[in-house]
Amino acid sequence: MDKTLLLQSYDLKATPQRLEIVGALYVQGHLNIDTLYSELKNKFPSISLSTIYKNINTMIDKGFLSELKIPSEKNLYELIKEEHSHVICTQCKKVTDIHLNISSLLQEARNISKYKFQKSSIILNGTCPECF
Amino acid sequence: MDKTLLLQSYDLKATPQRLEIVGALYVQGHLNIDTLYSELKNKFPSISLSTIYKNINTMIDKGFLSELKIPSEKNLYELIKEEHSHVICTQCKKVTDIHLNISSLLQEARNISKYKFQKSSIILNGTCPECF
DNA sequence: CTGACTGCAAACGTTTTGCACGGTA
DNA sequence: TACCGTGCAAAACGTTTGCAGTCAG
Repeated sequence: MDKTLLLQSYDLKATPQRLEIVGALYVQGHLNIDTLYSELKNKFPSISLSTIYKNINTMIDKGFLSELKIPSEKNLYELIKEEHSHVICTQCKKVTDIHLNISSLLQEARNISKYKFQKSSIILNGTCPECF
Repeated sequence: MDKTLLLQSYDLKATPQRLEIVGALYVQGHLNIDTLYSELKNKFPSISLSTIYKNINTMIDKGFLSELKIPSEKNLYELIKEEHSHVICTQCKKVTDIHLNISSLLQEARNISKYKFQKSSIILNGTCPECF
């Protein structure tokens, strides 16, 4: 993935801090502010939390980052790729992407509610194989 | 619904404030803190926000209230009844309950992930018939 | 070279806490 | 009556803002 190109394609300057944010999210999938902050601290000891917040917000505004709100957990941030759902282990709190076919679910919801659906946020809570 | 009995069955004293909180949630479905606060202000002009927070938290701990986190909206609170999903209108922000059959979705998720699922949180975003 | 970005400090809004008083069981 | 719950004020927390200096394009 060309991080510089990604940023520039959204009219954002490819600063070292932003490259690192995008890189961390690309490699690790979902990160909360604190984790992101400590990751970045390693490379830029003088980075400030507000830089991270500002960048996350602009990336969300630009439309290539999304915020994931999880009941009783801190918000996570992830680069937007294809639509997908999330599973969370109740024990170890690990968050994983899962690609579910939700077309029949949406169909059913459309029949019942008469809404026109644009987006869905599906989070499944369970116990992962390692935590059984 | 006997609000006093509900509270007592969870070892909580049936104070007027709590009865009103439960009543408001029972009638209105989902409420955020601010709405709850202004509702209660009518009946108890001297009620404090912290009373509401404390009560909501204890009710969540006791297990008969749940917190609904919606992307870019304030958290909503609802009494726990049968498992259900939520649809939110992108335009008017109205939140409605919907009962979807998610057994095949869970089945699929179980096959893919090997998780044992206990809970699901499904939020569908769309446009409601009135907002077309 | 210039506008966009960073880092600091301060401000802000929301939620939690400590404590004295009051009310439920 | 004993303890739990309330309301107030203050503290804590997460996030945003303003600003001066810096850097990418």
